[in-house]
Amino acid sequence: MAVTIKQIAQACNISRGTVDRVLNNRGKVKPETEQLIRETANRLGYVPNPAGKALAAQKKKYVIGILLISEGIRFYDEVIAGIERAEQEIHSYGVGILLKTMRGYQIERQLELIDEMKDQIQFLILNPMNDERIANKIEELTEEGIEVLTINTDIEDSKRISHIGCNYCKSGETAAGLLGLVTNGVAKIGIATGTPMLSGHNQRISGFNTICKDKYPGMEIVDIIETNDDDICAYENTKEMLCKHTDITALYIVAAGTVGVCKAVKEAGLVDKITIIASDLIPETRELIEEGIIKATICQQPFTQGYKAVHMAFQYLISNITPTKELNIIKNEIKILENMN
Amino acid sequence: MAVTIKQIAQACNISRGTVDRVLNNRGKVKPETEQLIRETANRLGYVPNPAGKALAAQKKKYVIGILLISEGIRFYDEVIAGIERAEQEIHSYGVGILLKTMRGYQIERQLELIDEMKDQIQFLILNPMNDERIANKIEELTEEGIEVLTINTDIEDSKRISHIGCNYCKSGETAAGLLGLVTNGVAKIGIATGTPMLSGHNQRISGFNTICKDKYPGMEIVDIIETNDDDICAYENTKEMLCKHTDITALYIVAAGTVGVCKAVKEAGLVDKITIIASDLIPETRELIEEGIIKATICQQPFTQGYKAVHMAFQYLISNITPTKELNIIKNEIKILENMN
DNA sequence: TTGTAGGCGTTATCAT
DNA sequence: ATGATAACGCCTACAA
Repeated sequence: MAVTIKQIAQACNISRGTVDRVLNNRGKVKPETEQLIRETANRLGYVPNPAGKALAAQKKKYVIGILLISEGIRFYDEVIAGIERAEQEIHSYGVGILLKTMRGYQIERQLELIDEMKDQIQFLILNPMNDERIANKIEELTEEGIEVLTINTDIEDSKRISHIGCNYCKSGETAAGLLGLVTNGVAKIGIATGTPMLSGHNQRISGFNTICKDKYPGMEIVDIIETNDDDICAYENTKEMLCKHTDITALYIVAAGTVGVCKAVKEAGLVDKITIIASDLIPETRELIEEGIIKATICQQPFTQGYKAVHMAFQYLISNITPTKELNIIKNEIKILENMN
Repeated sequence: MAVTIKQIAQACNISRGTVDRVLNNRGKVKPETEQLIRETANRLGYVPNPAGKALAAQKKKYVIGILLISEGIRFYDEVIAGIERAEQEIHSYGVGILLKTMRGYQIERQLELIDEMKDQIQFLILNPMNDERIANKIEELTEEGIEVLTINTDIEDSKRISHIGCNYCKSGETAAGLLGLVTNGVAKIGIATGTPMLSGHNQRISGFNTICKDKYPGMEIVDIIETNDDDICAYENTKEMLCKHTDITALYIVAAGTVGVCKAVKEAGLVDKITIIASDLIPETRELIEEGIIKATICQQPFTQGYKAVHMAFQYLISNITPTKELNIIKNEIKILENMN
């Protein structure tokens, strides 16, 4: 049987209340008592019992705050689905969710929304912009006892307790590796990225480029355009690129704008001549794969990202299990028509 | 706040004990009282609180039994890793694991092992042989209140509460779809299956064949050999096949024996001429992918199978959440060198 | 600074 | 057949 607070209390000849005060850092304990208690707790190998904790938490509900830059981005639909599924599971343990979303990349807005939720939550799952002010805010929250878990995008040098998301560099490497297999290592490639301002997009291109250089010297990147994650912009720029580089035989779509890119390819009558590899899987991408226009897409398990993030926050709050970084790197999945679902 | 047993008791003007007896089918309740309680429970939307349940369960520990036909099969290492990870998470809720493994496919042995664990467990995760006697045993357990969840292999017409595993047919389809992309739909294919006695192997071939026929008429299956999941046997038979069919340009390895198949290809000096697609990812397969001999492998997330199975059993025991079939079909993953990690 | 006591929701036991 | 009560482990008032 696992060690309980009661047993520690008995072993120290002291009351349960005091043990609780020490173990939960509530202060108001004599230093020597504190030390005694900590020692015996360690010695006996005390691990808090989540069931007991959850039961007691029913009165003062725990709330996990979540802030996503998701509005207008279809990719996040699945992330949110994962969050909702996890919410169902933890609901009956007296742990709730407070989800806020925002549109676009304004630092001020993100700071504002964090402050709005701050005093209602015990944990924050944050899809952060990579900015020092955000990093500072994370530190501030941490000091107030609210741990922060970054999701999808990370700020490496911040005080966040952990990060959950894919390895964008490997995502690009996977795209290139697959394209190498499909084209037998020979291709003139156009890349459609979202924006150079998002490091995830850049990392994908960088990984893609590495594999081209090192493994498939016959694969050459002839042009890179930006879509600004927008289909109209993607369409215009792809069209122009295809005019300028009539030798293109493959396209790598790094971010959103997939529909626009494919529209340009269709109009140019190049569907059969160009191998298209995309990123992520929204319903539109699914259709394009079914039509045979896109051959494959590299996904980052958005549902799992949302589910696991909430699950980890729950574990932290209820079981005092601190997330280990290594387990949270979501694998990049290759999806083709046959294994889409 | 959620509805509790106490509230139902108050609403019915009756004691908590009686409500518990009804809700947990312990008998010894007057029919009319029972009906009253059931009605109000439904009316109020009673959902048992897992934290309370878990806490009360600490006295009489729950045990989840697991029986795998895993000895000598490397694939199951990852399944067991997933089981162990889930075990850690549920350990502190007072739920334990009893894992037994066996080697080879003797029905009698499986029945024997089930009987051995029967009276120590409240739930069974079973990797079953597809036999009527096993199906009968599952029914027997179910009637005694021990629910059974099949893992990796299913017995469709049995009383198991649910199944977790991949869709083997789609696994084969995915292999064919990928091979179609890589070979541009033109290939003479040799298939190395394990044994026609395992339906999973047959389903993979069937799915593979479907895609060849329907989507890539230029892909022709020229021969099928058996490996008996054994590398030596695989080597011999592959060697013979490659002699007999010198026009082979691709191999699909359906089951174990991967190392043997590849050895034969290497010795025949055909590494550069034959595109090999395998199934599952054991360390040896990983090495062969790193060497560039195998181009891709179709995986079925063994870790997730183990983890989820235990998680579902736990949910069932503690939260009364009955697993829904749909959520448990593990997706087939395409792994190439770049996304293996 | 420390101790006590009651309650979170469920289950088991003992008495009625 | 039913009721009352005491656990399970933790937290939080309030009392000392």
